[in-house]
This record gives sequence, structure tokens and C-alpha cells, in this order.
Amino acid sequence: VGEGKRLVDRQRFGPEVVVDAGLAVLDAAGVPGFTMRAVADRLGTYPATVYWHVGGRSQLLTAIVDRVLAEMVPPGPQVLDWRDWLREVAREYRRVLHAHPNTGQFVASVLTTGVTAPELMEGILNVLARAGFRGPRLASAYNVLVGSVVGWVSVELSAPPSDVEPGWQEGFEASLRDLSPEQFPTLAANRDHVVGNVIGLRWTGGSQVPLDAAFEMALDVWIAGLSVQAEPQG
Amino acid sequence: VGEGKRLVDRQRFGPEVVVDAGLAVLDAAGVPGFTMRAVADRLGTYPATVYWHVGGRSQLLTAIVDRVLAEMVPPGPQVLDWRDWLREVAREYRRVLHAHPNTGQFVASVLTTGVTAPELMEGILNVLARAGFRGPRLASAYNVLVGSVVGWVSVELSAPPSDVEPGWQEGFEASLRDLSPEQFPTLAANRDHVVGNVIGLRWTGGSQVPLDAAFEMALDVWIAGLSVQAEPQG
DNA sequence: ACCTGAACACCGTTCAAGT
DNA sequence: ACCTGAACACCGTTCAAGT
Repeated sequence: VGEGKRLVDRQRFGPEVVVDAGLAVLDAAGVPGFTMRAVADRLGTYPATVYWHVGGRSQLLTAIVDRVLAEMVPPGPQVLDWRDWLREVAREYRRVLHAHPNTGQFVASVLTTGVTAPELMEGILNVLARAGFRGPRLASAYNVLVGSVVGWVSVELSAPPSDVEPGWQEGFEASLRDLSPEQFPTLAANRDHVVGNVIGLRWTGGSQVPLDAAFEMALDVWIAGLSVQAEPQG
Repeated sequence: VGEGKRLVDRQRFGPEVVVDAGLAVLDAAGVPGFTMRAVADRLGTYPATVYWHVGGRSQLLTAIVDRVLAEMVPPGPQVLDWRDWLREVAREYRRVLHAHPNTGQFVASVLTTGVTAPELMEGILNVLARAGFRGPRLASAYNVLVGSVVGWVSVELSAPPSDVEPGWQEGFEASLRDLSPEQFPTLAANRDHVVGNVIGLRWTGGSQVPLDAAFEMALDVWIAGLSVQAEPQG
């Protein structure tokens, strides 16, 4: 720590190098360990150098999220049915986020104002327009799909706070075993399917225990529901 | 500031009073202003008092989220069709979260491990079982619905970082105006419907500009998609 | 232009001490 | 049991100064 600073040449860093270091720190040390000083340490410099290149913590986080999203390889827009195309984009989004799970807590706020390249937005809008959405309903359909995918994956990846003292998981499971079947009949009848697998009864984040089956079902739900909206039978 | 401490009687606080003060600070000052010291100041005490009653920042946040979710009034389970019942619960969840928008950033991580009362979980599971979901598919359907609702509202409420310098919104809109219609045809054709209204092109959080139409459409999408899953036609 | 070294203000948390 | 007062370690950010 603190060794190795003051190297021979000076201008070793560009913004990309700093962003790479930031992502490495976030991947390795998690959100609590993601610190301007830790990023500087990993580069062998002082915090002010990080500030000079990327300009502050929240801007560094934005750049990191942009970098992660740039790892997405969207499918070609022409070949697939719009339903399959949307399925592939959603799977690809989840794939890159699972590769960097600690990004999940920031991606939503970064994505409100898209600093990223508009190619992906154009692709999704184009495919939804092909499905039949026009004007304000096109905007709503976009928000429905993107909000569902981004939000769902964030919920999946969110982990319980690390404060939890060891052993309370057993106590919590015991308290679930004591639930009265009269008051909670469905919960009691499905306890084995539900404990540890369902939002609200998980002791680990989605990076350790991914919800694969639920995500595939969610894809079917979102696409089927959008299909109904695209061709209203009312 | 700092005035009014050292009052006459000592045991004025309980955990509920501290949690109320924490929620008030979070509502008024936002996430950056939510500080153990600020909570203590609002109570007229020292930080150590807050620690003594609630035991740390993350536990205080968990208690605040629990308190907000306790404001939900779920519909009676018997009267409604399962589709309408789920619609009402989702609307009620969004309502209480919009009443405390700054909670949105924490609710996902708090909800992974449900410290809250299991009544709501029982109600949703019961209604999904009535719709025809059994065993592991019941767990998946639960994760699909809860993850979509919770995640979508979190995305809606997430605000861009406050770092953004004033005036860049105009610059960003200008850059959108310069998008080549050949490269971004759908984006260019729907610019008026999309700019400021769509995830990725918003300059404010969902508490100031709620996405009401998109949420209602999302409800229809989720429920219709779940209906298909409940009665597979394969 | 880019980096050093150090400082400032602030925050989460803890602890000995009081009552 | 509950609160005071102060301290510790740490972090984001800035700034004068170097090259």
C-alpha cells in the first residue's frame, strides 16, 4: 500500500484506464470497497489523478456502467421475429450485468438519462414499431419493456446487507416453520418451493443464486403481454 | 443546530421515533442528506443515541423501508378476480413508494430478504395459486410479478445524479435533433413522443414526472402474460 | 497537460463516562 | 437502561505546487 508510486514517466493514464481500474475495484471489492482512494491505489497514484481524468465519483460510476453496457452484443435487427429479437436483447442485458453484479445498484439511475450510444434504443424502438406500436403508445411500450427488464434484473442481483449476523438464517427458517397453516395456508403448503427461492425469502444475491427459471418465465410474460397490446382485440 | 440538546427527561425516544425521524430526513433531504448525524440532529441528540436504538445505518434503512411498506392497504383477497386483485396490490405498492420516492434506491435490497410481515406474501401466493400456479411454477410466477413491479417502480423513481451541470439538457436535446434519420430512423421519426418521456431520455426522476400511462400498460402486460402462463395452450 | 502531496470538511461507528 | 461528549478511522473533494 502506497508503494510503487512516483514512477518514471507521468502520463500513463487515460480516462479508459481509470474506468477500467474502477470497474476492477467494483468487481473485486464490491460497493463498500469501491472508493476513489481504492481506485487510485490500484493505479498507483493519488486520488486527485482520478479526479483529473474522470471528474468525480458519480461520473466514474456512470462511465463504468456505460462500459459494462458496451459489452452487449445485440442481435442483428433483420433476421428475427420481433418477439425473438426482444428476448435476445433482454438475455444479453442480463448476461453482461451478471458478469458485473455489483453494477446492479447503479444501473437504474444511470439509465434514466441515457449517456450511452443510442444504437440500442433505436433497435428496440424499431422492433416495437414493427410490432405495431405508434406514437405515445410506442413510448409507453418502450418504458414497459425496458423498465421491466432493467428493474427485474436489478431486483434479482440485489443482495441483502452484509450486516446480517450469521445464524439468523436458521432462526428465520425456523420462524417460517412455525407459521400457522390457518393464517398462511399457501405459504405453509408451498414452503419447500418458496424458502430460499422467492423474493423476500432469499439469503443471497442473484449473482450467487440466479433466478434462471423465473427470468425465462418473465420473458414469456413480457413478450406475450406486449403481443396483446400490439394487436388489441377489444 | 446543536441547540436544544440536553433536555429535561431522558428516555424520550423509542425505536419508532427514531425510524420516523429517519424517514423524515430521507424524505426532506434525499439520499445525500440522509446521515446518521442528520437523524440525530433532528431528534436533538447525539449519533450514539440513534445507534443505541436502531443499531446502524443499514438497519435503520431497513426499518424505514419496512415502515413505508406497512403503509400499504392491500385489497381484501376474496372479492376480486385474481387479475384485478394483483392490479390493486401493484397500484398500492406504487402509491406508497411515490409518497416516499427516496426509498426507491433501497427497497430492492431490503426486499430480497423479507423482514416484513408475511401477510402480503401469503396474499400474492394465494391469489397466484387460485390462478392455477403450482409448486415451482408458483415460485417462479411470484418472482416474475414481484420482480417486475418492484423493479419497474425503482427504475421509474430513479433520478439522474445531481452532478449534472445546468444547460446540458439543451445540449443533449440538440444532439438528439442532429441524429441522422438514416442511422436512427425510428428515433428521429418519434422524437417528440420519446424525448423526455422514455427511459434513457429523461432529465428528472419519476417522482416529478410519473410514468402513469406506461405503468398502466405495464400492468396490462404483466397480467395478460401471467394469464397465458396460468392456462398454457401448448 | 498531468501528477504530487497534503489538507479540509464530513461521515459511520465506537467507547468511556455519566445518570 | 439510556444518553452525553468526544474520539477514531475513513472518505470525497480541492488546492497549491511541481514537472
